[in-house]
Amino acid sequence: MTLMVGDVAPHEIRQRGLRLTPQRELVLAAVRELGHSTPEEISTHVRKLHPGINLSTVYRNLETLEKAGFLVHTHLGHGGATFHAADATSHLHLVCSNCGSVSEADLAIAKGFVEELVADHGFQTDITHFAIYGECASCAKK
Amino acid sequence: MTLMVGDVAPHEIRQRGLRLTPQRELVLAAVRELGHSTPEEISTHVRKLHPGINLSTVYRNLETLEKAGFLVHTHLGHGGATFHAADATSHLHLVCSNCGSVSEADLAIAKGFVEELVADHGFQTDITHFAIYGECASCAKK
DNA sequence: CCCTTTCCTGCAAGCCTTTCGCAAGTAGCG
DNA sequence: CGCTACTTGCGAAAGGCTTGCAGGAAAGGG
Repeated sequence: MTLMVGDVAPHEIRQRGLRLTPQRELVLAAVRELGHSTPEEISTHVRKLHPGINLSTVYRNLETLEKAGFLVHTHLGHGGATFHAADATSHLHLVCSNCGSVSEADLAIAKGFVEELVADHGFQTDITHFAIYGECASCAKK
Repeated sequence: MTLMVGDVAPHEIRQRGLRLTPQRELVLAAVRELGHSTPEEISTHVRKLHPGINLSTVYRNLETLEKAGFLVHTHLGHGGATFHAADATSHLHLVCSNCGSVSEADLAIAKGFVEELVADHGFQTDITHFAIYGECASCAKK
């Protein structure tokens, strides 16, 4: 099977000890293209190019690609995880409890907080893993 | 049906416009007693006193009690929510990605961070709603 | 104290997301 | 070209939560 998959360089997958399959390339390309996205969205996107790909294959590749360091997942809401490329600038996710919108904030804003957690609790924080929950500016206005 | 349910004052439920049922009292009492707990744990605990209570009744009461302001829920891990009493001192949850332990941190530690989010993004944060994720002191040591 | 209304409960079915076992397929390597 | 181990597709299933429905009971008025 041969498929064009845009901007995923085949060797970068092999370099990390993974086999290069069209499905794997497509999943990685989809996440890079979509930014934050759920497994369902990724599957839908991938199926446009390759209708036969199975949902469980998407899940398995997300897991594999995450272990290999290509992807990370974050919890933005009450449901499942969302994935994005590991090399994207990492950032905080601000999720509005009212309208559900997701905005991003610079990691630097949490620097002091993260340092305090280390100092006081010895806790090495990955502040990006769970969303920050609250009410966004436009909802707070009303 | 009449059941002793310990320290839940019947009128506090009625005062907020809810009917007082044994199931509802038991759910509220269970959450107060257990502290952080999942619907499943709450159900198990409640069934010790009242074996006939249905899981869906637990879910419905958790929802109702949360709307009425008795409870709040938080996301501690990759799965479902955990509930605790709304009048418990609110605190941050530090979840270890390695060992899964949950520790608590004072809300004051996040004060500066929360203020920055308001100042820079107009975002009113509920920092307690999602856990803070990272590696705990004892796991980091190894 | 009884009646009526509205809310609540138990039960069973169902939905959704994620995982698993298995047999067939294929990437990578010699 | 042929082997071996890793991957895929498929169907089934697990886990967690929600919903429809019919019967039951808490409140409140008579």
